Amino acid sequence: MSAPSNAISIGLSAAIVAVEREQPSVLVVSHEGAEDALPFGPFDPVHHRTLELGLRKWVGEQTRFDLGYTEQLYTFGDLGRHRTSQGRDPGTRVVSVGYLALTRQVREAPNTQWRGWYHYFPWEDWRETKPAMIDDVIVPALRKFARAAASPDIAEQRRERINICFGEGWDEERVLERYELLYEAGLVEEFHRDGGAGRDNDAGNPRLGTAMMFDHRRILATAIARLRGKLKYRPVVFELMAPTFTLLELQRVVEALAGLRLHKQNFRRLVNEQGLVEGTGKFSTPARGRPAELFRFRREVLRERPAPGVRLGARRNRMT
Amino acid sequence: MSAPSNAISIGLSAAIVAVEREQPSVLVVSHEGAEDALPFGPFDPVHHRTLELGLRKWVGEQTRFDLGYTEQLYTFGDLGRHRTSQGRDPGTRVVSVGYLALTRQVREAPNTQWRGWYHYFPWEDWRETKPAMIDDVIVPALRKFARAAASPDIAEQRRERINICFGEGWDEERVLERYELLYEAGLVEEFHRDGGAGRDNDAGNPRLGTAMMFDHRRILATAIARLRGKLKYRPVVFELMAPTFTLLELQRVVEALAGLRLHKQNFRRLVNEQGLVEGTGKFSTPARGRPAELFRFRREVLRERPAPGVRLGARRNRMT
DNA sequence: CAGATATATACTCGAACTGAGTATTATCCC
DNA sequence: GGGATAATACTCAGTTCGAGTATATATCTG
Repeated sequence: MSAPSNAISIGLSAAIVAVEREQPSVLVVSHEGAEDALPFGPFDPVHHRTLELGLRKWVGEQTRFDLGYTEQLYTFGDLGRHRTSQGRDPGTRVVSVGYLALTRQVREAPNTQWRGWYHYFPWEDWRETKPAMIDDVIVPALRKFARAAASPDIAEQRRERINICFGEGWDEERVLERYELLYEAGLVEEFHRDGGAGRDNDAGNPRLGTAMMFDHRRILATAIARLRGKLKYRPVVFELMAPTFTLLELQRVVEALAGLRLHKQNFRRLVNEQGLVEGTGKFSTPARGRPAELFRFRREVLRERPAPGVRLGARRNRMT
Repeated sequence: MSAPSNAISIGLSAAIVAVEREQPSVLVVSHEGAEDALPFGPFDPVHHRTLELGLRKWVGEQTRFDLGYTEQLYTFGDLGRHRTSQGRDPGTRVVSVGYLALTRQVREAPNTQWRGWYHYFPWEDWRETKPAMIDDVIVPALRKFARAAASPDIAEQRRERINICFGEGWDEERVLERYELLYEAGLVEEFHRDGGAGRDNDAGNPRLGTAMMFDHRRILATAIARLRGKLKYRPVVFELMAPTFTLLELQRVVEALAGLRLHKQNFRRLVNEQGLVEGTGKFSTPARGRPAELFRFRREVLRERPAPGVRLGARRNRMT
């Protein structure tokens, strides 16, 4: 065991998000035998004037990508959560600053690929139905985790968290909260890899979703949560859209991100009345059905309304 | 000039907030001749398991304060924004992680004092009237800043930002955006101290509000913005209230934080119907007027409603 | 070309929420 | 008891929201 060092390194990671064929996707770097990773690199205080500039440089080198919209998410510094399937923590302590970036391009560079984010969070996609794994696997395993608590007090707290995260009334924004609960309960691979076994959860647990390197899945969870929240009060979806689009295409992208179905008629009423889009007079040429008008984003709303966004309306599964 | 070092230090700073006699206040550390500072200290990777634990330790030592509710705000790493009125940047690059903490205690330790946050942001308090300095000083100075732009394009962008920040329709959450605009325009002391003079803004500008050490006023701006936003969808105000309180006391605290006046009858309807509070059956004994019932926070709402918070209703100045 | 199918778009309706106000009640002070 | 002050109850109209019906315009099938 090496002596603890007091050196610090700052890791910059980006969850770069695009939506392709109704799948919200992240750009991951994959090497043979290793877990998927977000594009990342260390912050270099000599050459990087700001954290964000450092991030842009790293991402550019690793993925030949020119970041557009970016937003800082969170800074994680937890000891022991910066490992890989290969081995231990690096000698110096890594503090990890996560970013969210949005893009419409889906080019791939060597060693990078786009992957649907629901690979990593299969329980977060409620567009078709409530994912069966929640009732079949997650809730029972979490209940077991609650029962295994050291005291009745802690057990009760755990039950409360389970209820908030997976109980009645799905709050699509609690992505990070849910991931952290699953982590603590030993239901994701990272927990065991990080050396968490042997607390009050055994090794026979299911491992949900696809694991990622370091704390990258935690960063991705933060990214999804932030994006799902921001959607409702800032017009960020349009960063993910082509210059013109039909209202249904827009709706599908919002639904993909939120992991929910929306009421079609109300959705168009909303975006229209909020002045988020304007018609172009041109029309799509669909394989079937009536052609839809092509719309574009009205940049002016940023000036007009205080907090324009795509408020999520209903949450039905079948639309008429 | 010393050679640039590639060492990094992580600074942890906390904006600790309480509300005392209708003034939202922050705990600042002040030494003779130096600017006010937030409690802060470097992150020690050997002894601190997480960033937040490091923060708690520093704050505890400097202010004898035991932090309750805390929340990470943002991580700043900009070169040149970590200076004091005394001198230059330290040799190693400082990356600054800001936190927000809420408390009801207003004890003071040696060298610390509570100070109303509107000392630092006098343009943010609209409770009585729109602060006169906005029309008298800020907007004219910002217009001058826009005119001084190097190109018509940049001038237009600046005018747009001015309009969003200080124009029609006050959005009380844009605290950071406004501070950053004033910084760039050279209207706060920190800009000049950080060496920003000589761009396209002269030294004859007014210096608005009280300056703080390093980037602490920026962190405080972030804290206010976050708190004003969070207020509306999470019951965080109650961290700042005594165990029991009248509805008017609660309203005054919300108003103090938001910097706005609210409609009294609607405010009580809101908190009641949202199930945020419950009556205790006891009553206040006011100097004048009818006694008010004392209420307490209903912790259960956290389980019941998905996003309970004190939505800000109206924005009138006179109440009936 | 008729009818089925698929999609876009317009419109309706009631419930809930919001902003703004009036009315009534309880207490203190003189 | 009357005025001042504040708490609390209630009203009302405008808006938003969820949900649904109706109609228009395409393609496909035969």
